[in-house]
Amino acid sequence: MAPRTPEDPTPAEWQVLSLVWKAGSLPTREIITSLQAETDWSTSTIKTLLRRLVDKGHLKTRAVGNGFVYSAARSPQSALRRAGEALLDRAHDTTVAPLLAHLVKKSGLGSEDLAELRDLIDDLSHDAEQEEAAE
Amino acid sequence: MAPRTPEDPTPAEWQVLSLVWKAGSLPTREIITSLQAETDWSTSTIKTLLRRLVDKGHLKTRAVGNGFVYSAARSPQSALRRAGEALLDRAHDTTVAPLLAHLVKKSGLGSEDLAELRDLIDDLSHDAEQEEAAE
DNA sequence: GACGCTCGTCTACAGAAGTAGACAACCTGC
DNA sequence: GCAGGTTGTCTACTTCTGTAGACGAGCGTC
Repeated sequence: MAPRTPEDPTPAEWQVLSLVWKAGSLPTREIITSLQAETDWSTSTIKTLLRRLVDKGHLKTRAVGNGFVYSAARSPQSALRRAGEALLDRAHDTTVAPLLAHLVKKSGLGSEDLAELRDLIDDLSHDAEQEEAAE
Repeated sequence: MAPRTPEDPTPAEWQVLSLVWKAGSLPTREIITSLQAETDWSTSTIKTLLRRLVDKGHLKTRAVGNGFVYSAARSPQSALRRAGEALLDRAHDTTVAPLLAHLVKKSGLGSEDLAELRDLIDDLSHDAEQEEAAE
């Protein structure tokens, strides 16, 4: 059970965070414009979320002109993994497999990524068979 | 982008919910005992969480004796999918693949489930290749 | 039929998250 | 150098979550 740290982004923060991740780095203005296209948050709200994300160490800023450019303070991977593990914790034996299947389907991975995933599964299958045989 | 409904369980609620899911159905007392083994919530707290889950439509009750037996009001799948899709939304092209790989690894699936997942991936690969060739 | 349990409901409150206004600092063009 | 716009900071309020006590209704038991 992954321990819940106070630094985990909240849902609203996630939305901001993933926008910045996807773009790599973005000035405040563009973050606000993009988010206002998909939410009805005010400018102030978005600025607050950005500040909180910086406080929590998810984003860092670089001063440019009279404003900031935001970018990830650390790799998205660890935050995503934590969130993913929380999700797995919530599922259980009979729901994990369909859940993963659903995610893989929805993920829209390209054939190259799919191939890698299959390789991984082959490895795991091998291990799993051995373990199951040993029981 | 999955719309955020007010009915999504909160983290604390998830913990209760998944316990009930895993067991199928449970009387209040057992829920309390189990949860108190893994958290330090008071009886009252757990009762509140249960009530909120019923209010939100995740759990339903059946009166037995002077108490309730709780069970899922709807299939766990849909809630899990929603949560999973929210997770995917947060990742992006370069992070989706490693995230899924991580989840598959962590999932501890048995060889049978893994085989099914591989079949699915084969199908998807096939489609993906066709699409990529068509571009 | 009174006593003590057990259980559900009601109420409460602190802290977190969501939301946003006010305002001062800073550029920038004239 | 000043007016107007842009940006960041501070403050604040509301709602949601986490957490839990108080209490009354039902039930078993002596």
